[in-house]
Parts: sequence; structure tokens; C-alpha cells
Amino acid sequence: MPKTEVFNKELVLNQASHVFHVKGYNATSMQDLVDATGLNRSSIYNSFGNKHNLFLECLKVYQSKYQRSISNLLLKANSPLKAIESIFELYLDEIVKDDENKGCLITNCKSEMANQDSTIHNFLMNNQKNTLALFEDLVNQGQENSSINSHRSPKDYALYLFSTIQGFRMVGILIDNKQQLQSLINITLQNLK
Amino acid sequence: MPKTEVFNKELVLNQASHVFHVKGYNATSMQDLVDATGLNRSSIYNSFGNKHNLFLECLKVYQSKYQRSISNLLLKANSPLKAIESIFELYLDEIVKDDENKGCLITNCKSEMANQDSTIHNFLMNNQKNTLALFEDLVNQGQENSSINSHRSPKDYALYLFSTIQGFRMVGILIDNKQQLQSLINITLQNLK
DNA sequence: TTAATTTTGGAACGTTCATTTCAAATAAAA
DNA sequence: TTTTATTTGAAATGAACGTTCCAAAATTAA
Repeated sequence: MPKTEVFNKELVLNQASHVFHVKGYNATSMQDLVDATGLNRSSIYNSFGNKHNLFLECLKVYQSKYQRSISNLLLKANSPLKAIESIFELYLDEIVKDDENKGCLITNCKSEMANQDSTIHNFLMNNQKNTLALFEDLVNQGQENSSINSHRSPKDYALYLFSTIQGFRMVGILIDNKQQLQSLINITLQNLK
Repeated sequence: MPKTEVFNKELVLNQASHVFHVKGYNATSMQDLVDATGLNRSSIYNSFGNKHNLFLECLKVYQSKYQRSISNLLLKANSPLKAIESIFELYLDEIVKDDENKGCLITNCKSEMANQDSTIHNFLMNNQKNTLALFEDLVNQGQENSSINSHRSPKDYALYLFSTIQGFRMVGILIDNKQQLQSLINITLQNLK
């Protein structure tokens, strides 16, 4: 009996994510999303409820993409320190390739909404917890095989890496010179060696 | 002949800045600004032209405040490295004191508008240029008196400091534990020693 | 082919947006 | 006190906002 959903939900989420990424949440209108997805207003509301919920789904897709990319990197990396390096290189690539200077969707969202919206706040806290846990694990392993020094605890280094990555993403909005950014990564990671 | 301006422009700018700081540019309405300043709508338009221009004036006030604070710190500091440390401590104080978790107005603005608004873009590029120049000077002096190592050029270290500060400001939105943040500063600056 | 169900198109909802308008109030100068 | 210039209050502007509504179109099961 049913007429099944005809549009590609993943594609639509990517299209919506792109608008949110370029303009931010508040500057993005439903009309922008209608234009970007080619969907009808009603279809968007049928499928995603409202703008806020659509944004949340976009955030989750964005987060998952990075989680997948990073998981792949971890498999390839032959040391915890190399793994951390390759995560920074991943962001470096993003920055250099992005000719719209959008920065990081999650970092931008944090800056725009973390102190205003409790649902977003929770999402970001969870994202932070996971990222810190990932780095803590990597630093811990790196210290065990001596590729990372033990001057500081894995927890402390994890926060350092989490913080520097956000700085890196912010810097990347106005600077996309690869050499400068590479030097920045090198200095940042020098600390761990 | 004239009826002179009766309100305190500096106070009004501080009040408006606070709203922009809490809510961001796009989420701040003129009504919010009317409520926060106690001024009439017309008075705001008479005095500041429009929302965008008022925001720009707020940014400039915010920037000047930090420039003044930092100038004072530089006078007191008895070494370039100590000066850099005290700048980080200044931001640490801000973060810990700020119970609204607003982050940095300029960093937030960069994340929200840098890729969308050329006037803002120019302001931010200028702010970046000045900040990098300040750090470059300090690092240069520090390397000359050997309180800062010479593994990297002053330019490279300046970008590192600029970047880590933005990361620090972003982290401060969700984390305001002083010990954690102090450790983060210590690790960040360890690199220069 | 008919019946059942969902998606679509597009208009319409009421609200809020940034900005303008203009007469009344105000205050200093003449 | 009158003149001149500015600020103020409050309403009004038209556009844009997120969201809802519903008949028409579409699709599949019966």
C-alpha cells in the first residue's frame, strides 16, 4: 500500500549539512534548505520534523563521517603518535581543500549554540567525551611504546590535543597556506615527542 | 542650539556587546538590543546606523579592551615568556569567571561570519595580523634573552600561540575547571621553553 | 482497476525580523 | 521666551521567518 520515500536521505542530509556548514544554524533559513535539497518544504518537515532536528541529524552525520575517517587512519597508522599525526593531517587536508573556509561544523556549532541550546550542549559534551577518550587511549599507548613522552598524563595530553585541534580548525578559517599549517602541526606535536 | 546626546555611549556599547556575546550576531534581534540598552529603537539607529554597524563597534570595543589589558600585562611582565604566560592567564581568568560560557566574542564572530561577511572578514584579518605581530615580537625578544628556545622562527611560534589561544577559548566554552585549563596552558607553553 | 496510503506542491499561518517614519518631547542657544 | 536642532516614543513598513495545512499527485497492495 505505501508509497515509499523516494528521495535519498543521505544525500539530502549532505546537502543540508553543507548549507548549515557554510552559513551556520541561525543564518540558515528553511528556504535555503528547500533550495539546497530540492525537496518540498513539507517533505522536509515530514522527514525531519523541524529545522532544529534536521540540524541535529546533520551534526550526527558529520560526526560519523569523521569517526569513520579516523577509524580508517588508526588501522593504517603503525604507531599511536603516527595515528595522532595522521588525524591532524586529515584536518589539514580538509582546510586546504575547503575553498569556502567553513571551518569545522561542530566547532562552529559549539561557538554559536553551546551556551544557548541544551540539546546541542549535550551533543557537544558527548562529542568531547569521545574525542578525549580517543586521544587518551592513543597517548597512553604512545607512552607505553615510548613514542610519546611521559611528562604529562594521557588525560592532560588528550585535552591539549583536543584544544589544539579546535584552534587549528579556527585558524584554518582565515589561513589556508599549507606550509604554515604544517609547521603549526609540527610544533603542536613536537610537545609529545 | 543642539540637544546633545544624553546616553552613555560606552555603557550602551558594553550592554550591546554582552547580548551579542551571549547570543551571537544572527540570534540577536534589535528587540534584544533595545531591551538590553534601554534605548529606543530610533536612538540606536540614529547613533549606530544599523545592527551590523553596531556589532562592528562592539567588536572594536571588545578588541580595544583586550589590547589595553595586554598592554598593561606587558608593562608588568619581567620577561617575554612571562608576558606570554600572563596573556594566557588573562584568558584563563576570563573563562573561569564567565558563568555564561560565552567564549571569545571575536572567535565566535570568526566562526559565525568570517566566510560570509567581507567587512567582518577584514576586521578579523586585521585582528589576526596584529595578534601575530605581537606574539612574533615577544617570541623574538624571548629568543634573544634565551627564555624561549630557537627551534622555530618567531613567525612560526606566533602562529602556534595564536592558534592555541583560539583552541583555549573554544575549550573554555564547555570546560571551566581551572586545574585542567592551567595544565593545558602549561603544556602549551612548555613547547617554547 | 480500485482502494489505501504517502508524498508533493504551494499557498497560507501568525510571528518576528531589521528598518523607517514622524509627531511630540526635550534641551540648549539666541 | 523663542528658535533651532536632536532625541524619543510608538506605530507602521514590508519582507522573511519557521511551521502548518490540504487538496492533488503518486504509488503500491488488493
